[in-house]
Amino acid sequence: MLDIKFVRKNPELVAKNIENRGAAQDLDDFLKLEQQRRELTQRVQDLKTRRNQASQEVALAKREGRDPAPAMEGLSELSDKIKELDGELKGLDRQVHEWLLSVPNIPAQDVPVGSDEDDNQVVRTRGEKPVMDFQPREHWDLGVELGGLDFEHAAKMTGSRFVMYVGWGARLERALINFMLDVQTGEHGYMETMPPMIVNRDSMTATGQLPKFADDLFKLENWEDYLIPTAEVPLTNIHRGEILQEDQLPLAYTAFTGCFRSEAGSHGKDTKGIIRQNQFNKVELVRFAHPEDSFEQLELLLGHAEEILKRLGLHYRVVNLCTGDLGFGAAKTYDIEVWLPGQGRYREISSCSNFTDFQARRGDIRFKPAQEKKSRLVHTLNGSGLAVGRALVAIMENCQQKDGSIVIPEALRPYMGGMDIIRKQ
RNA sequence: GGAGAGGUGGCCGAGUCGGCUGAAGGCGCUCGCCUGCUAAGCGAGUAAGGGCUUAACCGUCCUUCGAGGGUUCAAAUCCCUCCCUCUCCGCCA
Repeated sequence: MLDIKFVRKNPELVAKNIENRGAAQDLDDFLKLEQQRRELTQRVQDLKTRRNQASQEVALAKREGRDPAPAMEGLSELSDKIKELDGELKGLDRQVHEWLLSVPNIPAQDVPVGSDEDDNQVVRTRGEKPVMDFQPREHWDLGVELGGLDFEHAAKMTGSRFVMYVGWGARLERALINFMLDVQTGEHGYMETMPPMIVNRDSMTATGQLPKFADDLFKLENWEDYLIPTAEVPLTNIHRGEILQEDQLPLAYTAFTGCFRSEAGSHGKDTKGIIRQNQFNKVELVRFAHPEDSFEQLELLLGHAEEILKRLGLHYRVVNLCTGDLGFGAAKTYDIEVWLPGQGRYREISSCSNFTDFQARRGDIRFKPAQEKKSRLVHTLNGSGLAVGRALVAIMENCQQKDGSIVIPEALRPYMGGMDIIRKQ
């Protein structure tokens, strides 16, 4: 959510941003509404001042044993008027707030301008594509043949876009989770958590999934709660409505959770394999940062995610998302794209974003500067560290051998009971 | 699911018959004083958000005592609904 004062002072910038982001809000209507709201606020406040003063006199008269009736003259009407205008004001407040909730964040200065993913800027490339003297196979092909991925039974018990990991598949998924958590907690200083995977409406609103993206979420029937699409939601909401101490920043949390996405609107995309599932596992990183250094914190966070890929020996590149590809609440986002030989292209395996004060304002997450009277909004950041299923895909496709076996990366072997190669089971 | 208790400021905790209670008292914290270290002691300050005003400080007004609604000139205090927490019993991973 943008600062209402910022919107008022920078109308042309906000209007341009709304247009660039393909949003549909009308700024002029909003500014009119906001003007009305401010005028009415002032009027109601004045009336309340009068009412409060009069009430004091009634109290005083009673205490001194005088007749309070004269002081009460006309107060009933005044109160009715206040009640009426208060109701009107509440309506305006709600409209103003709802408008603000549906406006995207302003991109950072160094975000490339562009319309879609083709305009994203490659920041760096790390590692090498594996050399293969054979036609690399896709992960679903290998996974099913080697017995680690079972789509048929998952489809029977649930439906499409679900998978059951079996044997080495399940073990490798678990190994990745433990490996990632160990690195992020042990070496990068994140506090490990296991948050709820069901959250309420306020939490979803704070991080920006609601109200605009309800279609992407699974909502529980007869409950006002939702399955989380990412642990970003519970983790960022840890400090919702709180005022932190300045010296607590930055705060860093990590969590392994399931993630649940309806994938509405992506019919026909990635229908094979486990790239796009309605349920997947992810180790998430969330940071609460001081506004002064949140962009340095983003680089740090990005490095924490990259480290996992480096240790797994996977080739990847980092891209700076352009304005057209940037998510709703993000001011700046780096995607990490891992090379998939089977598909012959790079695929997103992590997305690291600085939301500046966008989520903090929605969720009222602040800190108290040591030298100032007023509290300030923190900046929130998050990134995958990493998407576990996609890491599994990357390993399968990058470490496959001509005979169809898969060599397990060194870093994971301790987590695999010493196993170094996956063969048909 | 059954029975009961409660939700007040960073924390604990008062709030009488509704009316100078935005909220006593304590703890914590900040600043100052005192003390040859430490501890103790003394004094002052210490909720958040918003409006007006100011260069800023100050000042002033409005809102907020779990949420929403109602009664009233006036509600932390009375009434209704909801949410949450805790205790006991039952059931269960």
